[in-house]
Amino acid sequence: MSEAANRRQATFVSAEEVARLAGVSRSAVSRAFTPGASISVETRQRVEAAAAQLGYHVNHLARGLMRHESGIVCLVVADIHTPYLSRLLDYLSRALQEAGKAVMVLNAGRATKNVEAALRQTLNYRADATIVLSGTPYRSIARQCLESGQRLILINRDDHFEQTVGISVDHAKAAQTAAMLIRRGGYRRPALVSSGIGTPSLNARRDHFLEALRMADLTAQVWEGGPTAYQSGFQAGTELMTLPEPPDAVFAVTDLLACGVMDAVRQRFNKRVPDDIGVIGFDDIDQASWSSYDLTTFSQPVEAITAYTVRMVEQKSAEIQASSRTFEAPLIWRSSLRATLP
Amino acid sequence: MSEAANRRQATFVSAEEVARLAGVSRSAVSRAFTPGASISVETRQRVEAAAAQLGYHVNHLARGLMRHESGIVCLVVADIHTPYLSRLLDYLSRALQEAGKAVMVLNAGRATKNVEAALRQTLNYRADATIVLSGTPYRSIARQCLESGQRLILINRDDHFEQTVGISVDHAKAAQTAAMLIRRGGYRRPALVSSGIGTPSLNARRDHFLEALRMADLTAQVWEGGPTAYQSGFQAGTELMTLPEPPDAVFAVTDLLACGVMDAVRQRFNKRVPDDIGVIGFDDIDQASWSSYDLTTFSQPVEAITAYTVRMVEQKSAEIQASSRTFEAPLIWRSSLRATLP
DNA sequence: CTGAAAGCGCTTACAG
DNA sequence: CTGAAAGCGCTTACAG
Repeated sequence: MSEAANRRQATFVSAEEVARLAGVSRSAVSRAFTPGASISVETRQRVEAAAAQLGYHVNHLARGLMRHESGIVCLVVADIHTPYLSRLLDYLSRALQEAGKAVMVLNAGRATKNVEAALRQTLNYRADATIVLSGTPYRSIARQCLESGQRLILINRDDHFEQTVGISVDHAKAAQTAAMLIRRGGYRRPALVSSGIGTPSLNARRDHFLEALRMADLTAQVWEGGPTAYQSGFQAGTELMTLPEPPDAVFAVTDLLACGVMDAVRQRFNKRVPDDIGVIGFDDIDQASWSSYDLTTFSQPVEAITAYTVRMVEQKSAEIQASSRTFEAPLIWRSSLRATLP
Repeated sequence: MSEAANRRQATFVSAEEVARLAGVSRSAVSRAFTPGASISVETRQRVEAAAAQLGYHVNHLARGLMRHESGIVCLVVADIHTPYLSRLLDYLSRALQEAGKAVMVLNAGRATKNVEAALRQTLNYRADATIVLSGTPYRSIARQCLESGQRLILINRDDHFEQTVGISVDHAKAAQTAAMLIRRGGYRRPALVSSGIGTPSLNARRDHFLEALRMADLTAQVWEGGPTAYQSGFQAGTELMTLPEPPDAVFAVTDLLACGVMDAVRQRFNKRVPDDIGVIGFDDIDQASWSSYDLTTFSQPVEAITAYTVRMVEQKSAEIQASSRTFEAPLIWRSSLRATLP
């Protein structure tokens, strides 16, 4: 730290000061920090030395203003503490950083109103792209994002906007597989457990599951309620088991729900999994592989989603166009479901 | 959307254009969006109408440049997908937003090198404050943050920097309580389980636990290894139980480790908790209350930490000074530990 | 209460 | 390769 820096106290040093110390123009300083700019090795080194001495850091606010590119990517998300979303957030934020972006997180909740406020902030900071993981934006504000040249990427939202990139998971196929596996395991009285939230993803899993069962002349008991959490699953398990005809297999639309179901069924009703009752989940959260659960489930294609998202963020704004891409959620076979007839 | 907005395509509207449409000066537009600025109700309304019509959003990049306050708060964090950190991130991001801040997440890992890159970005975006949840910053870069007038808040880092706000948890008290409870439950052969990561927090819990035991003339077996995860706990449980003198009580420095220990001990060695072996954890993650575990543990004071952090972020830069604050982690009594002698 | 003007810290044609 | 100048989109004294 130079004397000068110490005297300045609580202030950032500017390119101007660096230029003075290095004995060059402001332009030269700028070029020294712009990859590919035409500058001689010698002046670049002089600038770098002066910058290091003064503790100079390019002001990205000003740079963004000139370049019309802030370098910021916004993530609109709710329920960050949830296993699946926190994993997605982890992957996404790391990958975006590696691509040179700064990631801003907007903890928005699902309420459309909050999502709108989040998108507004996205516009305020001139984000290069915004990625919506939860909630559904108003059409009007979404359009403003697009018209401002912002890339808009919706993950598992199932709403279609023009010029928007949609990324989703093949819920239909997974749900059909779940139905098939339950039949193949010789289970006779399937049930579906979901939360009362009804996001597009959860509803798709439910509907395709019930439909697949119907094709095989089976009907399922449906339990829906509460938030998408362990406790709801526990309650579901408890209530289903006290029915006159309790189910012998459960497709829980989320692993968190599945864990709750398993615990209720085993601990309160002394049933064995998978013999008395089979359970299958969705997400493949860490806990699904814990030996207390060892849950058969479908794995969220987090890596594929992340890689594709980064590609979309990096595309030139001229190339922006509506697209939608679906990734498969592969089955993870574990022990919570009987494989064949008993 | 006005015709004009449609024609502009992929460009943000500026205060200039709003001023023209509203028939006022640029200054008036600025005042309309500055709480407390002196402006008549009438012109404010005219401006607001014009802004809405054009889809205007104040450019926070430019505003930050003038105000010398970006409104951005950075969170430097690793292992976002982990239950405790994702919860802290959830609380912190929400509270900071409610305080009017934009939160930037820097997924840094623990490596000092990465932390340095993260802090550099923090400076690039002229963040008002940066909060370090993981890893330890170099002194030099930390000083640059402070000298630039940035507030620097370290949570559970235990390193002391001048002018830095330190927030930590009373690990000593919790660890002593753990030792005391194990003795009171009549356990004779305690063990300590930790990861091989050795963060200041984990080490503090370990050292104070061992120290408290030593005061009571007890020694503990120590198992340390792997990342701070379920699998490490499972391995610890497995290896400890195959010892010639296996422990009858375990203080796992983290709930994730504790869950792993419990599963290994019960499923692979058919031991009962808490009768054959008592387990106590730390963090009170969601899974600790799941009925498969029902883990006695200490609750991370996430709300208190969050509230205090926001207060520190909001303090005037003139008031910045070193401080450190410790919050207690209250015991959550559940069933994984015997309460009294058998 | 209001507008003209200066300035925040950068980048980028434009000449040389 | 280099510098002087214009300009990005705002805010804030300064007069009126």
